[in-house]
Amino acid sequence: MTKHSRQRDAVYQNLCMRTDHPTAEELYLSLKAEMPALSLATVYRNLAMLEGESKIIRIGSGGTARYDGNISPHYHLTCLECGGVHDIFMDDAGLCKAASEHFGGRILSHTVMFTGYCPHCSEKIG
Amino acid sequence: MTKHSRQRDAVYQNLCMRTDHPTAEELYLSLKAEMPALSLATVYRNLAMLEGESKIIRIGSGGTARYDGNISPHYHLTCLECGGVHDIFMDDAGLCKAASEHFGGRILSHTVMFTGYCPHCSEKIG
DNA sequence: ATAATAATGATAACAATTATCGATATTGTA
DNA sequence: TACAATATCGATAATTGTTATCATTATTAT
Repeated sequence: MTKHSRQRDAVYQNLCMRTDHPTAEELYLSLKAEMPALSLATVYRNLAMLEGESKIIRIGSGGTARYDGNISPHYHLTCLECGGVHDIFMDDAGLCKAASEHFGGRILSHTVMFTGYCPHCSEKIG
Repeated sequence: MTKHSRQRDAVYQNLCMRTDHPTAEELYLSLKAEMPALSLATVYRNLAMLEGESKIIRIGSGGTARYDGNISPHYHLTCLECGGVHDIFMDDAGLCKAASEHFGGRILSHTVMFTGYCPHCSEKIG
């Protein structure tokens, strides 16, 4: 039986409030302000729990994991200049369907990570 | 100046020979048979070097990194049943171009990871 | 052959994440 | 409301994947 917890609510709310795809530690530091007793392990625990319930998404961007409270289908771009992870909202152009046809099997979902420069950095660099 | 090394050749050859997208440790164990003195650190070092030269690809599939000696553009699928990472060769359907239009900025590349069941497991499960 | 130095093997260090455990908070039942 | 059962917590140890260090070895140009 899964019980309610203030900490889990806080993690979920904080994550949903922002669009910067924070790491577990960034979330922890942000929450620590209003919840001084919070433990990093609790953040990890609840992130895993929320991911299990499909309420959030984990972005396995290489080294350290980032999290996203927006579960509507969208893609991400890692900016080579500022290092940030930005959202790209667009149609999947039937990618899963096309892949199924090429590959066989059953394809349930997909994630796309783009690499390049975000609009801001792109302009800055010229 | 970068020198030639038997170990780097062995890593590269072994990786190119297979299609199972091994982890660094899997490569290490495989090579250890013919090269008993090999060190895991050497495998990591050379994988990083080869990736830097764009001769191989690192697949940041969540926790532990996997590597691919096939650098022709293609996608991957993680099978929920067997846990394997399989290749999917298909056209990118102008994904980068579409994303650029939606997002602005400059998009250089992208990676796609599908999740589902490979043909073999899909049939097995029914 | 020799000198210069890149690469190696062994292992320590590191960072991110997970497991452990006694204490605390939440929830269903009385 | 009180109580028992237990999920979750905070603190921290342990684990894991990866990188850094360093003395030794292999490769390359001369």
